Amino acid sequence: MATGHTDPQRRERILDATLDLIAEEGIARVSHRRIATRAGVPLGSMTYHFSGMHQLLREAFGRFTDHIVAVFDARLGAAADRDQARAAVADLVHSLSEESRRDLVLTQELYTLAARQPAYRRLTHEWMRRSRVHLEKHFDPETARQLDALIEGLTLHRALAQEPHGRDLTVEAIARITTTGRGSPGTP
Amino acid sequence: MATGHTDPQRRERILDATLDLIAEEGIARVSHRRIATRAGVPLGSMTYHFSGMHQLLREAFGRFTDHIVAVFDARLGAAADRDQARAAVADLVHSLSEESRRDLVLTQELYTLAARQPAYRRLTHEWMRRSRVHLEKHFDPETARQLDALIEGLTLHRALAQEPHGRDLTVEAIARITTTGRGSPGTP
DNA sequence: CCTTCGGGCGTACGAACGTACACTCCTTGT
DNA sequence: ACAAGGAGTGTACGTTCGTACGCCCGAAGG
Repeated sequence: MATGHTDPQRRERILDATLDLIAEEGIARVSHRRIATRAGVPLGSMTYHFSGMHQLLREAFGRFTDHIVAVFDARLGAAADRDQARAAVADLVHSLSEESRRDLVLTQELYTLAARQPAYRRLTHEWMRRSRVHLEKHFDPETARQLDALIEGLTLHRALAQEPHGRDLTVEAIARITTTGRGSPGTP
Repeated sequence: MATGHTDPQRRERILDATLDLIAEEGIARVSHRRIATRAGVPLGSMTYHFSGMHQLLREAFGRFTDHIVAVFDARLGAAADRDQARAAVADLVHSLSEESRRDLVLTQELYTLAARQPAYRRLTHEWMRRSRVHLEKHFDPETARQLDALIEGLTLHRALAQEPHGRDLTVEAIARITTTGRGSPGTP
């Protein structure tokens, strides 16, 4: 009895369009209608696929963190030793702050929501946890935590600064944070 | 010719109410009507005092950066030597990330706008410039820049983390960034 | 072939929005 | 005492919003 002609891509397209719209115009200018137009779906699809604006946003940002965590995994997971990890971190900072404006903007929008609503904070927790797991393969837990925060700060300041700092400053900062003086644990 | 009965506090109250509303509900839920209600002024006052929503927001965030820069000035300006500066930085990180939720949220909202619109980026430039001026009284320019970024990252991660890190971790990170090994410039 | 049925859509409704602008009323100059 | 003019406001207009829901139509079962 008519179980057939469903279009599973529809839902995905709506979520992608939502993120694109947020990235370009900001959460304040997001609406069902605008998303529908951008995704090329009828307005009715909005309430059909999602129970409301809130659920739609949460799911869209869930997708986004999946993507960004995958980026972290790819970059940091490939590092074989401590020096490669340091280089990977520097790459991460510079690619986030100059190449992909979209990811940067979406990250900020997510942090803004997370600063106010615990539901979104859960997404950032998972993100932080995952990146710490990677960093802890090469550095002790305390250092990993400090380095994680440093990545955040360097990326943001580089993206917003009038004259963004060069790669050498990024590398130097990473070196300082990861050089404990009293040595550090070996790679597991 | 009736130059008299103007109420200069009205304008200020509107700006304050705007920031309060943004902090509590987010930019997406800000409207002339809601601000007017919160400030206890008639709707007509909105378009009388401000030419539009955009001008109002820009002015409100201008006020906010004035406030936050004053906080930085007070904390960092009081530091007499390098060690006091380090302690002041640690205080700053912890007070922003736990005491004043309002400032944290507003900062995020501003960064989100700045990431997309140059008009708001000008406000963040001035903020960064001022804090660097203070830091450069105690550290060389490169270190000041790294430290500034570190403050940002530590504050944000501490505010969003499931289990916020302790003060000792903050202090340790600051020490690592500000300990160059090869000494550093004397206080001017 | 015809009936049935549910995935998916067009449309309509009430609420809220930004903004303009005619108006009121108080202060001030004469 | 009166005229005048500008500060400040109430209201109305056109638009856009989120959401609900009755309807359509193609596929599956008989």
